[in-house]
Amino acid sequence: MEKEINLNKLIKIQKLLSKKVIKEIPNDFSPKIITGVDISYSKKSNIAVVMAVSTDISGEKIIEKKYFEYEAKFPYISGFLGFREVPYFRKVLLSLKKKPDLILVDGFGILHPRLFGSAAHLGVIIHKSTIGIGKSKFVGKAEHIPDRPNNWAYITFNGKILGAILKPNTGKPIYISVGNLIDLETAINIVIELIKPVHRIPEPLYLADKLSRELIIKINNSLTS
DNA sequence: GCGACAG
DNA sequence: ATCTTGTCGC
Repeated sequence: MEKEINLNKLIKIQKLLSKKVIKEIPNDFSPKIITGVDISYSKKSNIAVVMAVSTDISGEKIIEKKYFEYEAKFPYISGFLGFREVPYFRKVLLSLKKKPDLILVDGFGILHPRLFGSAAHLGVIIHKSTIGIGKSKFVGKAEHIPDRPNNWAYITFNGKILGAILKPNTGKPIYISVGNLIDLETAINIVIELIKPVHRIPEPLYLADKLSRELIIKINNSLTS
């Protein structure tokens, strides 16, 4: 018998936990280790690979990486991505030998219908600084569309500034929002610093995305042939 | 009622 | 997100 998902219950949880988001940096904030987390999925087998890659503040030096495979249980439902991915982000982050000072998440922070995207969800659950990086439009309205590399504009949702749209060096814009324990200005500055000239997203996330995808391809190949 | 809808 | 070839654009 299939397990029922009660969205009303999950909405209550999101609204409750969203009140715990802290939109400022801690007093001793001085990030040295930045970790990107991402998950790739195999459609055929329902297998997923969660990857964490830590770099220095420049994004140029890889400090550590960890990953594991698992079977995805919770489905993708728009607006509820945190319930699908956060438990595995938490687990892979715990396996890191050197603890992250700041975590970049593939998904939104508080720029979310209930102010609780997956990056906010992760940050509140593990009490760490997180930034959400979205790669396509979700909610809110941009004051304008930035057209030059590293130009950005605020995004407003329900009358509040909740994020920013940034034009990277290459490709379509990305969307930045606070996850937890950081302010938007600091988040934007760090993201710009971490985007390498040839890539669209911050380097730790780019690496986590690429490495997890490579593992999924291997899994699919060994499953087909 | 209609359109939009992270990964 | 994944699947999937050739093809269009900078």
